[in-house]
Amino acid sequence: MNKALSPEARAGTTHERVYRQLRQRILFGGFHPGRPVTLRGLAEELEVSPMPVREAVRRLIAERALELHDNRRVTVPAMTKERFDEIIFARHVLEPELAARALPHFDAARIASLRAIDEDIDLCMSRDDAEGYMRNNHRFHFMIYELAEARTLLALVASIWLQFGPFMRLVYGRFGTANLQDQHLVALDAFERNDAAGLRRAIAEDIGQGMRFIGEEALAE
Amino acid sequence: MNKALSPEARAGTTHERVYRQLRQRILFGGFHPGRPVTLRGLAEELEVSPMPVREAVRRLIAERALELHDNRRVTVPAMTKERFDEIIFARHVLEPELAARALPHFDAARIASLRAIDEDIDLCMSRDDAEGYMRNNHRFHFMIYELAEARTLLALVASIWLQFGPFMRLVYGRFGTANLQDQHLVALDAFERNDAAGLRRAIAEDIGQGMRFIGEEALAE
DNA sequence: AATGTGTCATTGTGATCACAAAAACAATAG
DNA sequence: CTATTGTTTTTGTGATCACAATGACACATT
Repeated sequence: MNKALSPEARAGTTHERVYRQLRQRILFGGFHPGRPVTLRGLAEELEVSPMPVREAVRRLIAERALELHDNRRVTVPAMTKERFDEIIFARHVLEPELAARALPHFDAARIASLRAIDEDIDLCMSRDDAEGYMRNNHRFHFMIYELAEARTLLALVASIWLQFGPFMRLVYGRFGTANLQDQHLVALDAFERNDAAGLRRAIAEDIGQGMRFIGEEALAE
Repeated sequence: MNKALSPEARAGTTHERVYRQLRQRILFGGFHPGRPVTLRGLAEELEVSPMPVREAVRRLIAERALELHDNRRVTVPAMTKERFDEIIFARHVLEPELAARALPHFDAARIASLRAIDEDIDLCMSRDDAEGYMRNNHRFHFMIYELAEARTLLALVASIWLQFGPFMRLVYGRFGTANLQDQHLVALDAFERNDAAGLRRAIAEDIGQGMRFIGEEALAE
């Protein structure tokens, strides 16, 4: 099918390209939780052979972004209250730490671009653009976390985000994003004051508010 | 090669069986950090075709137990001081929580079998049996953590253990296990007193002591 | 109409082949 | 003996095929 991609330079291997595409779709709501995902179906859709899809899907299963059932069927896992509580806990203990570790690497320019992302977030919120909100929110958080220079912790957090991505999308699609509050401004202040403790609190508060909203709306126990 | 394993009952798929074997070897020191791991080599060694090995290795790479270099070569990652610090942090914030969540599910019988494991640990320590010590230490911790009924957090911790396993083995092989202290007795006490806060402290202390010993011996900065 | 049953299509798994890149090795020049 | 070049082998990647198991679907029976 795709033969002569020698001149196509360095896009890495095929399965890694497929992995990135699937990852985006999972993070920003391209898949519907519970609906089965088939190797041959994805292969046809992405115009590659089943082989690289197989490896990409296997990797996403290991990262708990997809779930392999006993039926050997692969789906985006459904969210439960228990799982959601675990995710909130993990976020609370890991993400403020990453932010604090990133703080020394921020200068005025980086704070400015962070602020620019936050303005995009506000725009998307006011327009009820759920996917845009999620993309920019992800950019905001991971621009910070990647600067922490902590690859092991970053991998844990990345896996967590993959797990609540599809669920968030569902919630925002149903209830809208217009009545979300922007908790990032407090964090931006902390960056400018070089205040590690304040930054920790701000990130924790951002997580708490966002997740509480989602949990209350969609996971009534 | 392996054809008629239909009567071999339910060992699951081949790649999962391979995965478990490789996982054990990684956890308890069957691989040497830095040395390359080849698909065909493992396939021949485990007497399966390269295909299931490929999937198992891909999964272990996703769990960060193995590392895929730009050369496309796969190795057990080497430990660095930075990585080790991240691992200690993650263990400190995740494992005491798992233990506390497991506490309500412990009755006298389970505490007794936990104590039995601890006695095995002491035995291995006095004999300088590094692999036995690691196997039983793993059993001790994960008997607790699995009872927490927190699959998401458990997966994070399991990934962490896969990452420092080979390194621990190296250290114990070089410096012995005889002068380790048994920190598990305090935890067992907390179990019997149903003392969640005390259990948290005991697990944290166990992590701190063990890891500090390793870090000081092998990762002099 | 509801339920059971047999048929057929689809799916994941494993095996094997082809190929290009990388590594290991051998031979040569300094 | 050291460094470098050329050759050979090994390796990961992707494609394709075979197969058993699962799911979907139409049909018959009550």
